[in-house]
Amino acid sequence: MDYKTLVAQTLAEQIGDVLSEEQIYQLLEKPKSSDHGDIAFPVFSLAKTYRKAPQQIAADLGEKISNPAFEKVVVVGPYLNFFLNKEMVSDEVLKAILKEGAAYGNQTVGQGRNIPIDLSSPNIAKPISMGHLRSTVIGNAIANIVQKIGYNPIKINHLGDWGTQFGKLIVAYKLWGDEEKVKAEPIQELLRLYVQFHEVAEEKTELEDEARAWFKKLEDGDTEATELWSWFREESLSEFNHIYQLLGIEFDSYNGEAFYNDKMDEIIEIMEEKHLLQENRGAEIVDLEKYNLNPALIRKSDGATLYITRDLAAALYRKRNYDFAQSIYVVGNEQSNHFKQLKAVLLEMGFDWSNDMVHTPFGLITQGGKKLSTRKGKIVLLEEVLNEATKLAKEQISAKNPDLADKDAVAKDVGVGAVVFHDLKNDRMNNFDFVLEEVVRFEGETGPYVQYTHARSKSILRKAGQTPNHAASLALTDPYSWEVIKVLKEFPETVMKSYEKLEPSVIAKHSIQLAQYFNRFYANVKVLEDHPEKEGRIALVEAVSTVLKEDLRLLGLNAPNEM
RNA sequence: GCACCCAUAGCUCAACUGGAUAGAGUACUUGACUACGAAUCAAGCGGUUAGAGGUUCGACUCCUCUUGGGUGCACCA
Repeated sequence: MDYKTLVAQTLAEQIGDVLSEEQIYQLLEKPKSSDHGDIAFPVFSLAKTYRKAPQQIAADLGEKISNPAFEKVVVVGPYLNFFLNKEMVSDEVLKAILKEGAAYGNQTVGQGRNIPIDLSSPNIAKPISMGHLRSTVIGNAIANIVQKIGYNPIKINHLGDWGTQFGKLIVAYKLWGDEEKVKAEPIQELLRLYVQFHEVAEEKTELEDEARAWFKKLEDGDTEATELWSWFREESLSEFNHIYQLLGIEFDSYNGEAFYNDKMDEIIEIMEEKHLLQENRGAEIVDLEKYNLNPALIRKSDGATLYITRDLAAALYRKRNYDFAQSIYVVGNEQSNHFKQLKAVLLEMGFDWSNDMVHTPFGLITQGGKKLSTRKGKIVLLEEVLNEATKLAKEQISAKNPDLADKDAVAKDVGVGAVVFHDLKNDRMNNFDFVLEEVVRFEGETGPYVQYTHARSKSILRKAGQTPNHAASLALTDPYSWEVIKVLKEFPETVMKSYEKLEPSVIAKHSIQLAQYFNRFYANVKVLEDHPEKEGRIALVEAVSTVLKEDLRLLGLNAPNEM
């Protein structure tokens, strides 16, 4: 039962002549303080019609309303505060969660339609940095959320395995490279070559031209170039998989930029048919003046293609292959112009599904306030961060729970969980400065805090030695339970909200709030002692453990039973 | 110069999309383990929501301007 609807209905019986039920529903709000009840109706919008003071209107209205679902209705100034019937609501919410289990909050609005999600997308021959972590974990969480409401997510790792950078790498490798070194430590060595290239190219600018020439050879199928390319790619991928394993993330496709190499001719043909291409300084562009955007550079003066050309081919391929309801790109905010151009060009080409493409941007990770740059070798390696976090988690376990079985697995769940949760708990647009001690924190509003709370709930359930009786009354009346019940009840709408905003932090905030209220309950209510509401209390613990675990799962974190 | 993002407690962030006394965490001070797990809980401290106007019953939220920070701006991705 949706109590907000019930309140709207009840109010509509009284003031339906002025406001429709839907309008009333929109005005209803959740009070900031629970002293003000569970659902509030501010009456200001009635003041003009009734030509009375809001306070008076609220007072008159308050007298006329009564319903067994409301414990009481209290008038405070211009507000009508509804207090829900705790017994009724708690019994209902707990039974629903016990019955549905992890499926609690599932929706069917997606109707099984496809949503490809472009995420992670690291560049071959470069290490995965903290910057890629954002795209990876945000994209993964969005995939889980989208799935929860009934869509079919398709996680695409759009590898950066093509482009002028390979020309640079080939030039650098031929000048200074060593096969043995690359085999021993592929990413480190390739990165060293890449950085060295940029250092030397500062002086010897002709290297840039050489790099462009080599990329052109690669695009034209030159044997030597292709062999080096595929070797670099292979070595890099096996190292990436290491990290994805740590994060517990799998992809449905690794079709990167190279995959679209033979699919760009069609794009250019369509643009020629529509007379979209213009020549400018030897290059071919699409003018986007009417969108108030810079022109899109489709083909360079040497005939080689660019990023956007491949993205156009990829967009079309995804539409044909997946017939998507939406196509989501989890890519940094600094590329927002690129996606505006991409969508504009597709519109110009006559593809109205361009409007279903969504760029989901996120803020920048800096260090010491400065942007991290691969070219200058200034990066924070994700694997090192994850390993460090796991090490610290293990120390914590050894100190607090030395008898725990399977310490290494739990340390990984908790350490990696801390890093992932830290990345997801705030609005994705926020920038953050990387400080290791901040990222691997275990106390306060952190992943480990939520995991710990979950482990505590499991511990009670083990000691209770009984599963809640679904038939019994699960009514609870104390204020500590009530706060927990309300957050449990909000879970389905929280999932919807996080989808509408494509914002995993909404889920993260829910998990923190649930953990906080549960810990307060824990400190004040003894679940296992004899009490008329014991059955309901055990049910509440079970429901909390179910929903916390589901919150964490959506974010991509494991919830160990002990830690 | 043009475009986009951002500005809230010392620090990191919330605020139901225009509503009540702007809330959490952290740091600091203090209290609670013979107790269902102290990675916890409780209390205290901490605010001219960057600044100035405007819109209205009502603004952290919407509009304009100013200041300060970030990111882009065609042959990288």
